[in-house]
Amino acid sequence: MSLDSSHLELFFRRIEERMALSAEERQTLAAAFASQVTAVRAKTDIVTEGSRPHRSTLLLEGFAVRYRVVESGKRQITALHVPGDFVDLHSFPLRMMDHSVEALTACKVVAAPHAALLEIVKSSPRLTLVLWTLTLLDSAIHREWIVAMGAMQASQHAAHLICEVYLRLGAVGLADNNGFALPMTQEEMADTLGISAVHVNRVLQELRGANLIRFEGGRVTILDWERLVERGQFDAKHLHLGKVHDALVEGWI
Amino acid sequence: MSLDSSHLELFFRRIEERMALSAEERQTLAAAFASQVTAVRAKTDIVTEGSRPHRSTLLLEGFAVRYRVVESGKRQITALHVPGDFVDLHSFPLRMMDHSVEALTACKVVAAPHAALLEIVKSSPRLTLVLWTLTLLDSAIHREWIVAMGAMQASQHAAHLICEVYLRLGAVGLADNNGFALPMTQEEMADTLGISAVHVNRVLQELRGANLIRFEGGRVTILDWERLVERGQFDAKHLHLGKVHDALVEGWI
DNA sequence: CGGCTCGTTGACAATAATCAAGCGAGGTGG
DNA sequence: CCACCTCGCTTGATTATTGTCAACGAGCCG
Repeated sequence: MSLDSSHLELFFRRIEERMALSAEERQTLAAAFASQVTAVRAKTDIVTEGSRPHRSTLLLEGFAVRYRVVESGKRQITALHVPGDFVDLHSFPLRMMDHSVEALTACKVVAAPHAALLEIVKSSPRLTLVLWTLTLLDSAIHREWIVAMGAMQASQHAAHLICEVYLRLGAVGLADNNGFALPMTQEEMADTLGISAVHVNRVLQELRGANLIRFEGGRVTILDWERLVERGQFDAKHLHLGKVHDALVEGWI
Repeated sequence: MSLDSSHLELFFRRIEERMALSAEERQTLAAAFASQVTAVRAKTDIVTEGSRPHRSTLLLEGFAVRYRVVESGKRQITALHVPGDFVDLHSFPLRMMDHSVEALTACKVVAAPHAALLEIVKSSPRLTLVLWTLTLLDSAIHREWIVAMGAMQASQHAAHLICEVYLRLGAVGLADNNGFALPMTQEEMADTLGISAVHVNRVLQELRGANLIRFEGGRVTILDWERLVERGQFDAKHLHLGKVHDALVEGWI
């Protein structure tokens, strides 16, 4: 399939949730992508640990995770990606992948050659800051996961994760008032939360029993957002949503 | 105290561990910093959650941590910073701090006004990539911490942390063959590892009992690096040390 | 000296992991 | 069409890891 502008709509929405883009800037960004949209089958790697990609991958459809497998065989998911996310933009400055990225579901992706990104860095300070910011948003979520893993118990952590994904999907228009699609098995959620699959099951039952959420058929239904936020001690600050903090429209660039 | 070039030596060393800098580039970077070196007392905040700093802080001397406190009163340290590190460079593109940074020990810092960093982004693609990379190295360490927290047990996690800090300090010349200064209480280490202080004590005894390390008087002595690495399942890949992967000297920019 | 922080230890409790088994839906081949 | 298989979810029993509480000692400093 070949790329048309509608494919990048979620990507632009994700950026413009925070920072305004001119028509010309949208055009410049769009031009950085290959014309070819690639389908990726579920449960296959998009990028592999140790590789040195010469392009970065934008997720157009589907869900992907970054992960690493440790000696014991346990796998830890370090990031969850939704449509509109660059799954490995950091490989542009960093060069080497220190982890793998896998398609959780069937995905559609499009590549941005690093050479094209480099042209953006050379020619547009504003877009450079936009791209840099995208990687820093991932970083902020990493930190929040560390907090959730280290200072919260499993049921809070699970609630926290659901709050996060709900808002992130909402920001690109992929959530509704009731909930959102989360095509993840309990085992995959276990690898995300850093707990066992059995315990995930119990924790979800706890959240369901408290009438906070329902999670069935790969879909999360939110029953009580207020209390879910409270349970997960969720503070959306780290998602940096909203234009309030938008440097680029505040006139300093 | 006023800044002289020797103050930035560790910073340059940290960069040049990965990417070559021309004399002119060193000069450009140096010019981005304020002339004033600031002393920060131990246990005081350098930057506060929720603030919108107009400058970023380079750590010249001492140790600092990024942290967040959750409702239960527990505090989770999300990053540990050593001399030569920018503790909040991400606040330049991101604007708002979603966590605080505290001086673990007495520190000396110097500020880089965001306006000056912006000039760099406008004028030097190479240095822009250098700065971007610095934030991505933090990000890579975040991911590694997530893996250690979620997929490893406490004693492995502790071993992993010690390996990491040893190599990071070594990269800027602040470690020796025997070990390094780690001016951290067991309680602070507990907040870092996401476990209780009592358990930190037991875990350290375990590592000491296995003759892997000694940790006393704010100093870690490494007794058996090989086995420590094995215990912590430590893979230095994520630190991206060494010039092998240096885009900037491989001629593509 | 007295008060403080930090490290240490033991007893006990809570949280989560592991092991094992069963169930139901969906897919596949005979 | 049905038997059978696999996968994901669920449950109970047991164990392991880690947390909490409480107390004490060493060292430091006013």
